[in-house]
Amino acid sequence: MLHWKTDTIAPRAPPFPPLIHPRSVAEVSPGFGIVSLMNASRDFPTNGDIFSQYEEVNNVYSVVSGAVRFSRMMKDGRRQIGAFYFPGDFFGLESEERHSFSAEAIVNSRIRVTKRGAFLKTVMGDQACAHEIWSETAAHLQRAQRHMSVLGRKNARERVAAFLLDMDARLHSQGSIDLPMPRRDIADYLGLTIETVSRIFTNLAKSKIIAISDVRRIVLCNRAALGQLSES
Amino acid sequence: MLHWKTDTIAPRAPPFPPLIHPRSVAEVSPGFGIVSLMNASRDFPTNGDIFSQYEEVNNVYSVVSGAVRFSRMMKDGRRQIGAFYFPGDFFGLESEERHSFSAEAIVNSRIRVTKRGAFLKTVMGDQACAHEIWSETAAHLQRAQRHMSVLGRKNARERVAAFLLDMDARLHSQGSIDLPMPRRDIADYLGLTIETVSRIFTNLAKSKIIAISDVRRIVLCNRAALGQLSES
DNA sequence: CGATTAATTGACAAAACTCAATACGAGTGG
DNA sequence: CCACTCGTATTGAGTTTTGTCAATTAATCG
Repeated sequence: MLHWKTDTIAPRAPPFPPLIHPRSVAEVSPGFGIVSLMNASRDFPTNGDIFSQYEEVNNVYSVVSGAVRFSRMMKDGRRQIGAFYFPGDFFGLESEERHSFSAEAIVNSRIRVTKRGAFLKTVMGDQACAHEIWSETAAHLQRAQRHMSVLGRKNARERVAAFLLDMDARLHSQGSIDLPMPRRDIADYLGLTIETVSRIFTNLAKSKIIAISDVRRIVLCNRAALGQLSES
Repeated sequence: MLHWKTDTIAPRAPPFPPLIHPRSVAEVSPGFGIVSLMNASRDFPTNGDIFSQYEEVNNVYSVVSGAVRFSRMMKDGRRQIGAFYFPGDFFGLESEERHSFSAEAIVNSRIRVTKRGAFLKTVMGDQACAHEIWSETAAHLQRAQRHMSVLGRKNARERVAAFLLDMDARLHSQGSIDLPMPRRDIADYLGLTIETVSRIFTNLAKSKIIAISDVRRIVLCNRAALGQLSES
């Protein structure tokens, strides 16, 4: 029984107990000073819209608990997920006037929300904060660029391997990874179909590289093999 | 006869006449204040390394003339090009200590180079500059995220269409696009093989959507059709 | 418990890749 | 100026990978 499966629609109900990792609130408002400027927080239900494509950029966000997908839809319904955000991650700050991606809660999530204007003004006034916000954006950029290599040049097995290792690192898993997202999200993140993702999962399990203890709970049995696969 | 084909090996020879677009030097040092802080410039020959993957981040760069590819190589030789940079573009400023991509001149190019440390200190001290540098990074991020949709969710024809429209816009082409890069670079940017890129070019030409007046010179005959194809 | 959604599995089709051959273009030397 | 070479691009034939469609199983939730 994966806890966050239990509460699906209850709006604004504090997730109980949600994706909160064993780190202090100070760490969740990540080591930095910037997030402490963001004091209003809101709860979003599973699949709740945080902002959507084409909407005006009004706020900046930071994940307190839960998980967020950052995605873009094509006219014919094809969807690309550009990133996943987890507790401590900061998102939604863009230089353009309108969002080019939308953000949705994957599970019940608590999100800190701050007015963009006030945030930018405050942040840019302070040299350390300005550097920090830039550096955060640069890190997002680097992550995006790395993901381009996955999408452009890796086969299905390598993509899934890279995904699992990334989730393992980012979700602070102990022993097993509790994936908050459904197969469709994984597929849309990796540029594959759900069927292919599913087949690769089964295939990796057959090769004893992973074990699927629950559909959403994965154990990495052979990290070396995964590393080999995802090697860039 | 595409001019930049004529000078291939002469190192540090000023390109004559290279990819310089009809805008003033002030514009090339883009409207902003930041680039004016970068006053040393260097000429790189075709295929010259500007910096490479795993190298320390020492400088920041801006293209004066020519064209640059920003790429990452996998152990087995597969390569992903993350971006192309053209006159006025700013690149190489990263938050990490080491580059995760390398940058090479595609044709003889003149590049402004500035020490990273000095640059960051100066820039972060000034509020307007700090905002500008952040906003530039955010724009790169947005471009990368958009490209992820291309790599993850578009078929070969759609990728090439999107590429041509992008080059058309960025190279300030009048009538026809002079592509500075070979087919291999296009393939590695779009996550395809050179054969597929070549076939799609021929195919688009047969459909009268483009005309290939020279291997590297493309005329867009039907932008509407290209837009339709690349629509996201 | 039954309805509904999510995930898996299989058979087949399609898109893109691989390998190989050929054509083209630019530069070189006779 | 022409033949020759070398790198780049195109084209074709056949294979591979992944996608599509359909059926089945599993999980979730009222």
